[in-house]
Amino acid sequence: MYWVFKSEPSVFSIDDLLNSSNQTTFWDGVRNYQARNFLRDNIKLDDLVLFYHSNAKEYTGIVGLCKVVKEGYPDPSQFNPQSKYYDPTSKIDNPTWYCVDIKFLEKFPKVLTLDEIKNNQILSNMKIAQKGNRLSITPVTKEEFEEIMKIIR
DNA sequence: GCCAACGTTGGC
DNA sequence: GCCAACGTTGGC
Repeated sequence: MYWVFKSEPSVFSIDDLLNSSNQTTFWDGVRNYQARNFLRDNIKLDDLVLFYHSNAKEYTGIVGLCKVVKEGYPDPSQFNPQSKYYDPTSKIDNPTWYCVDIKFLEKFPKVLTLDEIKNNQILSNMKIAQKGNRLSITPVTKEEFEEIMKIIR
């Protein structure tokens, strides 16, 4: 399957992923139940992930491609009192929050901007193009994914 | 920096 | 179980 993962580049950008050890990171800190369910139940090994920069002024949009290298497992940050994602209500034997590991594949030569997504007939139905959408992890159809690859190449 | 839209919390 | 209040997200 295909997915969009959103991140504010000032918090974690595609370049941060590129510079991570082994170009891999765990996608932690998701604290929304719908996104949690995707992480726990639906996101599978080798699924492809479009990396989206939110809140990035003229650079807001899809910036690159990654793949899932480890399926859903309990997000360690929920048990870490030092973490800003710490959740004291979550129990080790019954974790509330999940994460996956993703690995960098490529950075697109240019940003596929939100404007371009909204103005494309195939892509304008994507969740990230909808007003008020706040879900940080959303599924992408094969058709949408292939359209994006066609535009970017 | 503003503010609309949304998800979550908590009083009742 | 309802819903007002609140905090957060994210485009602009």
